[in-house]
Amino acid sequence: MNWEERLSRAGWRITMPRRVVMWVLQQAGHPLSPQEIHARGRRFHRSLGLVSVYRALAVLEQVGLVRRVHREDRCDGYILASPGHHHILLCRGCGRTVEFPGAEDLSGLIAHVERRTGFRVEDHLLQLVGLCPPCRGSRLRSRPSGWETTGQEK
Amino acid sequence: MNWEERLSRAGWRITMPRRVVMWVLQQAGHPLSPQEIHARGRRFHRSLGLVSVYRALAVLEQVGLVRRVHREDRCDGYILASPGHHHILLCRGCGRTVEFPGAEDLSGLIAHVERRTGFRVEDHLLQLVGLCPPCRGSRLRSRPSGWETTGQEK
DNA sequence: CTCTTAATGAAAAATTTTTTCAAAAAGAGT
DNA sequence: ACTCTTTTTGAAAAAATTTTTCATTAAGAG
Ligand SMILES: [Mn+2]
Ligand SMILES: [Mn+2]
Ligand SMILES: [Zn+2]
Ligand SMILES: [Zn+2]
Repeated sequence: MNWEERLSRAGWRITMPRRVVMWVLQQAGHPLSPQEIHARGRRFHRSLGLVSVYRALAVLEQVGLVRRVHREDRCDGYILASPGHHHILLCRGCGRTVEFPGAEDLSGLIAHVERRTGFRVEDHLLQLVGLCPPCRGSRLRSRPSGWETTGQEK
Repeated sequence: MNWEERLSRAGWRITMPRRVVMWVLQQAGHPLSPQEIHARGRRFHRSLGLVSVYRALAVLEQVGLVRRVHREDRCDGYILASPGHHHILLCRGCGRTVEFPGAEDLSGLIAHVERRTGFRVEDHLLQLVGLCPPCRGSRLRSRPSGWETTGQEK
């Protein structure tokens, strides 16, 4: 099921601004701010308004098609979201973003924390930051399925 | 070693705005935005400027005395930071925040991700969200949506 | 093709954060 | 305590970001 179908089934209309935002994020492969999305999007849709980018991002995020990226300085970056629960791995060299699953890898830690604090843990935010192979000076390796990459550009 | 000594050793001066920010965060026990810190801080330091709160937070965070909290909606909350590497556990009911160590609990996951992506992981952002014991008991009394900075006080 | 309603874009408003700069005050050295 | 140098402050202005408003457009069901 493609994103348009997902959007549609969730009760939203397929509109030009939403198409453009998805298209731009697809091309980029790394987090873009609303302003950046707007700038790039206008190349394809001249009259695109920044407001519509904000609104499109809100909808797309709610439907799970887009994910917000939290960084030390800014938290206004968005990337395309793979379906399902994933975490983000970010290269601090080139900005490339990789998503990976693995909620189960946290279950031990979560159980431990629940035991010691009495809290009931319901959700989590996990992001890893590091250097991708090219940025380390190493050569690229193949990526196993389940580990979709959002690609590199520029 | 107390926070004033730590600030001092890092080459910063102990000033009223910095004292006030530390004092306010200590009292609060849950994340406060710069505006909130400013409002509360003025009770003790009439002429405190919002600008100084921003500047104090920047310095205190850099020295590791204060930590920024990322949330779904806003990422401008600050809490006092325990010395060393900790993670944050946040109650989505009352806003109470607990810090916990445990970098070692992530080492397995990180090693796994490094192996499969070729990335070298250097840092991470981990936050857990859930319900604290008191809030688990009063689960049925749901709060009106739009509740501000989770607060036990008020 | 028609019709209803969601969605858009321009503009304005509201918020948040940063910059500027003269004045104040921290703290080191008398 | 007093002096001196440098950091820090607070007000104001500027910049940047996000939200609201509202008339107009267009998505998509029928
Ligand atoms: Mn997870
Ligand atoms: Mn950690
Ligand atoms: Zn954030
Ligand atoms: Zn890289």
